[in-house]
Amino acid sequence: MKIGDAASAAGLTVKTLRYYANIRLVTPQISEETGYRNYAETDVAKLKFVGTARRFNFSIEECRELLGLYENKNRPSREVKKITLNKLGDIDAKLAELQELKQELQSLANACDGDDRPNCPIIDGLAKS
Amino acid sequence: MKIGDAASAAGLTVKTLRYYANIRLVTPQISEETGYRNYAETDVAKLKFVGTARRFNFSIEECRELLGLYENKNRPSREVKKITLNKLGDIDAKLAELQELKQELQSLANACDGDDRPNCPIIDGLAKS
DNA sequence: GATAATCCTTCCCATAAGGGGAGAGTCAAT
DNA sequence: ATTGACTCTCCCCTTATGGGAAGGATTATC
Repeated sequence: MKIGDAASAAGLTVKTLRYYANIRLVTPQISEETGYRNYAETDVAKLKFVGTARRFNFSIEECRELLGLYENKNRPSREVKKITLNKLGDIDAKLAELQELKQELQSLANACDGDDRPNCPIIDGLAKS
Repeated sequence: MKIGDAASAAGLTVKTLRYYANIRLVTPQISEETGYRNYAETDVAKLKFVGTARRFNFSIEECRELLGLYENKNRPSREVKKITLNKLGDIDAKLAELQELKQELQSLANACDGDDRPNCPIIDGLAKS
């Protein structure tokens, strides 16, 4: 399967597939005569796997690790769960940070009339040292 | 005030101040003889303002816009509020996305025993097309 | 006054995860 | 045979800095 078809099948872009090949994340075979990448079905499965993991906010390096576990049919599920719980921790931290940010910004916005007058608690709030 | 002192006063790094000067966000005077940047008190105030806005997830370009409003004492507060509400919308969208992500990932993690056995619903969940 | 430590400058490279586009080769259909 | 759709590599672009080298300035210490 050529790169364009593999990309559609995996729901990714051609650019992304080339990038993944360059960083040796998903490595298709290379045709001797044309130099075209040739994606096998197993490659496409890995691409889908990585695509899903990326959507879950796993980094490329985490995807590489997960892919190793995905390919190793004898790995203990403990290892996979550990990575996943770490990622959940990251997500929780990010959520907490954003929620706090939202509260503060919301307070500023609520205090601002948002009319023609120059008086603005938002600017004042950002400016207060 | 030299760049190091301005950086400490604003709670930013020297690198960041140089960057802001390069992109003309906060532009100190330049000493003729030494070439050293010279930060006035008003510059430090702007740096603090920008630092706070950055902590609120405003991008550099948004900071530039806010800084323009900050410096214009006659602007209507409506303009400031509009930018702020947009940013709040961004934060809400990000929160919703992260919360959905968390739910799905949590379901996968809950379904995984995390023991020595290879059976792993997380891997299966990421792999299912 | 000499010297050393600290500070300042510019310049270049690196990050994450690709996107955009140029220039050139290849393949399928008309 | 030619056109259009792919594909290849290569290089620059993004955000918002951080790291570090090479070289000049200032300040502290002896």
